[in-house]
Amino acid sequence: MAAALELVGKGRHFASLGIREVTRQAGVVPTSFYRHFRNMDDLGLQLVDELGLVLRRMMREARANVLQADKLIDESVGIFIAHVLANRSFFTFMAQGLAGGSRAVQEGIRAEMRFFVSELVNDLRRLGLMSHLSEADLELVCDLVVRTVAFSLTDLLSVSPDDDGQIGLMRRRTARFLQVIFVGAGHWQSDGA
Amino acid sequence: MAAALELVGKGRHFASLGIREVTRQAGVVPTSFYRHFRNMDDLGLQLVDELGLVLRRMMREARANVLQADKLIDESVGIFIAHVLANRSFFTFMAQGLAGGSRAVQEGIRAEMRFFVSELVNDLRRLGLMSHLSEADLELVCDLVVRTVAFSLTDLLSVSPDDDGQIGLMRRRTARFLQVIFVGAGHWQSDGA
DNA sequence: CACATATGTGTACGACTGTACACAGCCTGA
DNA sequence: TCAGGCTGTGTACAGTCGTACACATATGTG
Repeated sequence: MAAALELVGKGRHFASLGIREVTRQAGVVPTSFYRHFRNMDDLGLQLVDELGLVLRRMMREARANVLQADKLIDESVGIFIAHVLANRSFFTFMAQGLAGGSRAVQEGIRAEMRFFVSELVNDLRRLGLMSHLSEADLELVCDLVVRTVAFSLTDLLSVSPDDDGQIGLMRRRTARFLQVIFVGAGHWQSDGA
Repeated sequence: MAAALELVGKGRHFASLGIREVTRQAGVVPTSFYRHFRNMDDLGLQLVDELGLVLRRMMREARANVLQADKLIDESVGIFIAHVLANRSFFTFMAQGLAGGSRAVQEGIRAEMRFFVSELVNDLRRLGLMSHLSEADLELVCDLVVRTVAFSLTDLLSVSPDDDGQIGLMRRRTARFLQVIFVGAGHWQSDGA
């Protein structure tokens, strides 16, 4: 699994990886592959599971660091970007799987995102934010937030990891996206939307 | 190119296609491939160019049909969905390329999206909408709109093309996303955001 | 200790891959 | 009419692919 991630991190697309290629990168003979996975799709699914762990760690850190509501957006985006940079290959795999890969991998990643949305709903409720929104509307807004952040993945991954200038730019831009969304959510249902 | 699109439409990922596979689908001998393309990346780039045409046609239709501003969102989302359904493979290719594929294909698709954003900026200005926003802020909002619609591609493409129920659901959900964004944009800078 | 289980190795095979080369038919402009 | 450029064909080759099978080694449990 680590070997597959390394290849993905080197710019290869997961869908184009072969068993021999992965085992070669892992420094292991091809037939060893079958000791752990039935095929490449199976490997992909297990990567999705590990991706879930990465995302949960990120969520935990965000919850621990976001104390006051006014810095919520900037702090969260910062933590997100830090985790993306620290787990570049994992997030590259996620971005790839969102639109491509096997049906199962795609569904797995989508499920992780749904979970993320539901957690975000809970957190906002807990912080007493957006309390004027119905459950359904809050869920809608959180979904939009998660999508927006997820999409910024593709921007973030397309720049060199040490181009701090570009990264800072994206951090600010993503934060502004979220501000627009939250302003919209703040006025939702109260002004004829 | 049509053959490659067909394979993509059948669920294959573009990055995993080979020359022989594509020529086989095209009903042509492998060596014929080189008469038209230097390699698969080259084919991908030409597909991006054609994708640009598809997107422009869609824009033209949207401009022709969106007359009054109050139906702007619903009409536009409807036209978008109709074009996605009519050119499923093209949009699948686009979704795949957004996060994967060769660097060049990815950059090409991103460029198409930037173009789309700039056109949307012009259209909103022309319609006299969001005139309270600075140029930069309007561009920000339009970018967010385009991203949101683009992301809904992945949802849309993951359901069967004739599941009208699911598609209607996504149409409404995407429209609501845009409403939240536009409400946010409407109150931008005017209420301390 | 012995034994089962997990992991890795080596060899093998047939299928498929990208690509090179020489050749054949078609269309177009002079 | 004929020369030149496109496009497609056929053959060929070396390299890679997925996978099957028998075998080796380590690890932990009775």
